[in-house]
Parts: sequence; C-alpha cells; structure tokens
Amino acid sequence: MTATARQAPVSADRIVDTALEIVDRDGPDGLTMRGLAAKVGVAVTAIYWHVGDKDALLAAIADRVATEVGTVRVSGADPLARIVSLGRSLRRNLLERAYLVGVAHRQGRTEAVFQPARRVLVRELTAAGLRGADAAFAVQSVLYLVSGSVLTDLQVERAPESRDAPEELWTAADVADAPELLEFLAEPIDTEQLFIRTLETLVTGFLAPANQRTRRSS
Amino acid sequence: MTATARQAPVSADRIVDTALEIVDRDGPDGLTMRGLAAKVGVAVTAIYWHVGDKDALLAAIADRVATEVGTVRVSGADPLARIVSLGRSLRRNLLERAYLVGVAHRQGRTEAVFQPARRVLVRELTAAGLRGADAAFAVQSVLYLVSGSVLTDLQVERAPESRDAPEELWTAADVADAPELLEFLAEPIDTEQLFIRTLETLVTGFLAPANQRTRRSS
DNA sequence: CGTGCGCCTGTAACCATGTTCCTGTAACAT
DNA sequence: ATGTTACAGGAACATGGTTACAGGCGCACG
Repeated sequence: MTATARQAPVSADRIVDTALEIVDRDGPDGLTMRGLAAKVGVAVTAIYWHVGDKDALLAAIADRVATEVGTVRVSGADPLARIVSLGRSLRRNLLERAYLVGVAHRQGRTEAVFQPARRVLVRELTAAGLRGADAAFAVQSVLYLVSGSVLTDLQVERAPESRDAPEELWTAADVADAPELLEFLAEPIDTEQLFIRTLETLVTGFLAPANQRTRRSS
Repeated sequence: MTATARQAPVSADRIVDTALEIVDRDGPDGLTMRGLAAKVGVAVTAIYWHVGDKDALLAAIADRVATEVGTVRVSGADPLARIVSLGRSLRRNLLERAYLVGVAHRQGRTEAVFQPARRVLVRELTAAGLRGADAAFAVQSVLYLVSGSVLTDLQVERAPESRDAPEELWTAADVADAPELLEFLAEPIDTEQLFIRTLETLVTGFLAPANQRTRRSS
C-alpha cells in the first residue's frame, strides 16, 4: 500500500515505458536487458526484480499495446462508410506501431489487440442489420482483411528495393489475355486505396441481403 | 566443374535441407548453428564455408520456401469456384509450412512466396473478364485475404487456450442490439469455412459488373 | 616421389545477450 | 540492537553467432 517514494527507485512502469520506446524506435531486436537497464539508469537485476525475465517484459509490452493500439475512431453516416472508417482507423494504428504490434503478435496477444476494435465492429454490423452467424462471419472477415493488408504493406515498406525487380516478376506470357495489365502490375500500388476498395467490396457483399443466410460449400 | 565427390563432404544443399527440417519441426528459434552442424554431422565452420552466416542460411531457406510453397492447384468450372480453390490451395500450403513461411517473411521474401500464386491468379482473373486496374486490385485483394487469414488462424492455433477466456471477451453490453450474437461470438469459428465464405463474397463483388470501373473515395 | 596449393574441416577462442547467485544497503518494525 | 523487507549491484554462467588459426586431403606439377 505504501507508495514507493523512498528515493525514486525505478518502477515497473518506468521500465516498461522505456522498453516501449526502444522497441518502437529500434525494433524488437534492439531491446536488450542491458541496454534497457542502461537507458533507465539502473542495473540489469533491477529489471528482473521489478518486471521479471524478458518474456515477462514482452508480455507487459503486449498488454500496453493491446490497450493503446486497439482503440479506433468511427465516423460516417451510412453503415458502409462507418465500417470502412473503422477499418482505416485500425489499419493506421497498426501500421504506426508496427514493431510493437509485432511483439504483441509473437506474444500470442493478437486477439487482445484486436478485441477493442472487434467490439466496435460488432456494434456497427448489428446496427447495419446483420445478425447471428452472418455478423460473426463478417466481423472476422473484416479483421482478416485488416491484418492481411497491414502484414503485406509492412513487408513492401521494409523492403524498399525488393530483391526481385518488378520488371522481372511479370512477363508477357503471364498476361497473354490482357497485355495492358503488365503496366498495372509493374507499377507500385496505392495500398491505402487498395485497402479501402477491398474493404468496401467486402462489406458491400456482406450487407447485401442476397448474401445473408446463404452458405455455399465448395 | 568437378563434382564434390571426394568422400561425401557436406554440400550446401544438404545443410539447407537439414535446416529446413529443423525449422519446420522446432520453429525458427530451434535453429542454431551448432545444433544444425551437429545434426548434419559436421563442424560449425563447415556451414560458414558452404552456406555463409545465419542470414545467408535463412535466405537460402526463404528461397526454397518461395518455390515450394507458392505452387497452387486450381480446379472448378466457373471463375468463382476456380479462384476460391486457388485461395484454399495457397492457404493450405502456407498453413502447413507456417514456420518456414515465417522465416521467408522475416527475410523480406514474402513477395517471392506469393509470386507463383499471383501469376495463376492473374490468369484466372483475366479469364474471368477483369481488366486493367480492376484486375490488379483484385489480385492484391485476394492475397490480402489469404495472408490475413493465415496470420490470424495461426495465432489462434498456437494459443490453444487463449490467455483471455472467450466468455470474458464479450459481455451483454457489447451486443445490446442482438443478444443472440453472444453465442456465435463465444464459440470457436470454423476458420476454413470462414475463409471460403469471405473469399466468395470478395470475389463475387469484384466480378460483379457494377463494381468494375468504379472507384469510391472516402 | 615429393611438394605445394586449393578446397574443406575441426578446435578453440571472442563477444553479445539472457539469467542467476550472492552480497550490500537502507528504511522500518519490534 | 536486531531482524525483516524491498530493493540495487557485481560477478559469474550458459548459450548462441562468429571467426582466427591450424591443419588434412587430393591433385597437379616438378
């Protein structure tokens, strides 16, 4: 109950704060116990005392990330616009804190990161009229899309000059039926636009009455 | 030009083969230079001589993965069925070799892994009548979905008992408008079915004439 | 036949990093 | 004073990537 106010001994919070900073800036590999201790200004053992081993530290980071990154903003009038804005918001959050999200993922806390957005998404979808299994499916589908786009775009972003030159990826034989496609495939894509359009298509499909209560098996 | 046939000195291929095995079974963290050397039956330095440092080893693994995992099978009569079967095939490949795909991803070779499937996908989409930017968008959208579903499902699979019990994830307040949703959200989802349905919805949307040549900006 | 060279392997080390053992210290209760 | 608790630090250990160095083995060349 007594606040640790003796002579400003490190707190677990301050350690995790600093760890957050390091990971956010230098990536997960930049986080070492010694480096962290040095930056906090204490001995390595202090970290073990306050937080625990590295796994506990990463778990603490994941907890923070889950609560901070998951919150989304929603705007717009019609259901489609609202859901798209939700997706964009979540996507932006994830992209901005990519390193930290990666840590949370490796800690098996991806669910927790997505949960706040999932809550909001459920509300929006039910407000749009979806019910039961349809709604449950739609929720997960949208999150599939968000995580997939984040994953893919980060990859592209981190490998600025992809080891494989785009010109060599596609040959005329690949687009025999539609030669003009070559130009579209070769040029870099506006990933934000691509994400929005995909999400619109998907949500439109889920909101269409024809698609509700329909299940096809392949 | 002389084949290294002296007394079966290790070959780079055999080293990479063994590394593949280890990663596939024990995950990336299970792959240590010493452990690999021991399993091959050779000194650590032989690996450095034949393959290079660990990064080169991982790159070699990524190369293998790209050519082995990317190949997909397509079946079905109508375009929708064919594209869905393509997606399922790719998804299954990725899920089966999850560790290795993860390595390829960290090596920045995700593009290469997806490229073979992307080729096939382009052909299917053009055969279905999509052209130009529409086709380029659709290709990437489908791959978004595949990677997102793989990523999410692996997470669920590896954390059998999610740290957060599903009962506590959802409360009645979350589904005020549709109480019966609680049951659907709480129970585990058939991810394969979910993936198929999402893909069907998405592709149907892209193939619908109304959606072609239309771009909305939010 | 010997000898040197190029290809390949092994031993032993170096270094960074996670982790722990043990000791020290200061406040506080008794 | 004494013991207890809450911390902090130094030194060490284990593991894993990496390399310097010392060869061995086959073969061309003398």
